[in-house]
Amino acid sequence: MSSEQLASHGHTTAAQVRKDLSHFGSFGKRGLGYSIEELSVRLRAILGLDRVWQVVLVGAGRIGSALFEYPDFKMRGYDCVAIFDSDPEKIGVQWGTTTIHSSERLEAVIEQLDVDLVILAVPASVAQEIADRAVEAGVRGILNFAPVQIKVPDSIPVEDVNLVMQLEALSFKITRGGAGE
Amino acid sequence: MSSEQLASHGHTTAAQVRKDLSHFGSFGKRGLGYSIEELSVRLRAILGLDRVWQVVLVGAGRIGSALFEYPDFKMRGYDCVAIFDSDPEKIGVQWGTTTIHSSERLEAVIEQLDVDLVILAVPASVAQEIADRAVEAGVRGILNFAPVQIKVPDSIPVEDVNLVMQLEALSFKITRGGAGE
DNA sequence: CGCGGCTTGTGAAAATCTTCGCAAATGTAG
DNA sequence: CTACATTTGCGAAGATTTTCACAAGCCGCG
Repeated sequence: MSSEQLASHGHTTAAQVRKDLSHFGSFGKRGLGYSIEELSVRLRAILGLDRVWQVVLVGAGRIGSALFEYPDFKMRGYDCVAIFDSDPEKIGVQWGTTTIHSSERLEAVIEQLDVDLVILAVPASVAQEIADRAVEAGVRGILNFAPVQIKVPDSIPVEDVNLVMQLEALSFKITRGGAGE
Repeated sequence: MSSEQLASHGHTTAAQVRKDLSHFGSFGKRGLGYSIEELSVRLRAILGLDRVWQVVLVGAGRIGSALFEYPDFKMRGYDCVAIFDSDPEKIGVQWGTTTIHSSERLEAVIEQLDVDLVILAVPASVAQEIADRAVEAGVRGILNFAPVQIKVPDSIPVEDVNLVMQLEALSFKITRGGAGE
């Protein structure tokens, strides 16, 4: 497949595809293009997707539940090894084969299972505290659903999921007049 | 509040804040900084957040449910005026004061209520079809949770929510070594 | 093997974004 | 009213990203 074809699938140009890929090495064959199979394998390795990541979910509310059920996670190599919640009603409940633990045990589990990522699906008011404890316990990245800007050391990447902001981005694009992006 | 202070809240610099704001006009007072109150009002107007947006939710599964319950939506001016699902079991069920309709009625409702935005919380396999119908019916923007790249006219903005990709971004940042961003 | 149609990889040019630096405002204190 | 300590708005300089353009490599064919 040529860079031209690849570009048409993403939202970009042939030159951009080639530049981006050349950043990590030389994957194509001149006159032929790129082998999807080889690209897939090499990019997976570069992106760190060629292994299983240990994830814990904090917050067993609606968002947590929706996430946990989302089949793509397991399929893409994200293994949810534990769930935490502070509600005594929920503690001990099983979701599939995973049991909901008390938030108090967060540090212990992160350390014991060498957890990589925390998914924060808790109210804004406790997000920072949980984040601090998770980082302290050695977690290496955070996916944050709470609508607050959490502060962590620079060495710990955080990805924010902010649905209101995405709706607002839509509103702006519409207001500004037409054009998508 | 000075641009310096504003910058420290976001993830940016004083110069950047001033440039960005100057793009839309001249909001500050020299020697004093910016009035939070005035900034808030003026930016809301620019972003199109000073009105209520009519939203419909398509897909009453777990994600749809989590979204619908999310209190911030209503508070931020996004009014979910209808829910659709193709599952006959769900049709007619009430969520709060909103009833779940058959997907067949999508076009009728969009046209009748002059709906602005569609939230697509359906399986990937039907996302494109629903999007096409919504656009045809006159919707003006799409928030897409389905893990596919949907194609719409350039004049219709689409925001994708792709949680797997955000997890993968985290994985990459960790793999690449340390630094957040 | 040599030729011709393709496509990559990559410097160099063009465009865009960010930072710098400072004149012009603004308020305060004396 | 004047001197002074601030802070904006903005042109210009610097940095980064994107696009262009083309030599070099690859394949198939005769």
